[in-house]
Amino acid sequence: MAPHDRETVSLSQLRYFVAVAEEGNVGRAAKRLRVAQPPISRHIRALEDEIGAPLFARTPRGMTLLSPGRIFLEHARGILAAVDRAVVVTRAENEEPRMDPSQSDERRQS
Amino acid sequence: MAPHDRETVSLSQLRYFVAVAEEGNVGRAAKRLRVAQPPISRHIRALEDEIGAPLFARTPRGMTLLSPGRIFLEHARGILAAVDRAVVVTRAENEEPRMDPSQSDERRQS
DNA sequence: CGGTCCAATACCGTTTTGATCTCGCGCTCC
DNA sequence: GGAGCGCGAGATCAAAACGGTATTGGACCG
Repeated sequence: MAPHDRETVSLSQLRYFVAVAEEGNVGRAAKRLRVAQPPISRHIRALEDEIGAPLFARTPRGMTLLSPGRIFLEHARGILAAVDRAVVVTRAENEEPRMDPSQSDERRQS
Repeated sequence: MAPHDRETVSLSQLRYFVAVAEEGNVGRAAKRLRVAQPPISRHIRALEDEIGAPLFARTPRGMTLLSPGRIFLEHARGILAAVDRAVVVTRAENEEPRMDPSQSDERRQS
């Protein structure tokens, strides 16, 4: 086996990334997400390290997406949407089971 | 604004969940993921709480997927795959940019 | 130049996470 | 039917991750 355990992208990193991409600057993204600015800066950098590609160009006016960043943005949005969808759909399945005859005696909850 | 901040599904929770679903029991999932058993039990329970639906039935032989769990499993796999894909594609874009004429002067890195 | 706006760094307290140990439960085999 | 096994869950502690405040340094504006 190989000693490569990396791959630590987290969902909050994706949320931070999307916010920064949309706001064009870290400070505003921070305000929007109601967190402080430094944690976001750190997560963006960590994300870039994990991916191995720069996502933003740091300009004196803020952050502008680079080409890899634009690609990643599409994916990030899709992933975050998929997570929300997964939760909603699963919750719905619990409240309104489709009655597969082969699996009928399942408990439901509040 | 409201002080209700929940909705914290994490990617590790998804990985744990998929492993347990596939192995049919927490112990083997733990071994496969190279972590201890209790953390996985906790994350599964946390996941069920966050979603608001039971995902497994606890039997004396292990964990068997309930109907919501089966639904969630499909989504979880898709999400994890999407994350991997996002990273790979973005990395590739960095190494081999597609030269959009409107955005050409971007730096690449190691 | 002095002030503003920006991201990045340093440092610290809190929260979260994982590992170890233990218990309770059901099944199985003598 | 009692001993042993395999399973998940709870409690407790140590380590790592995370966010917040304070501060720095650079670029632009007046």
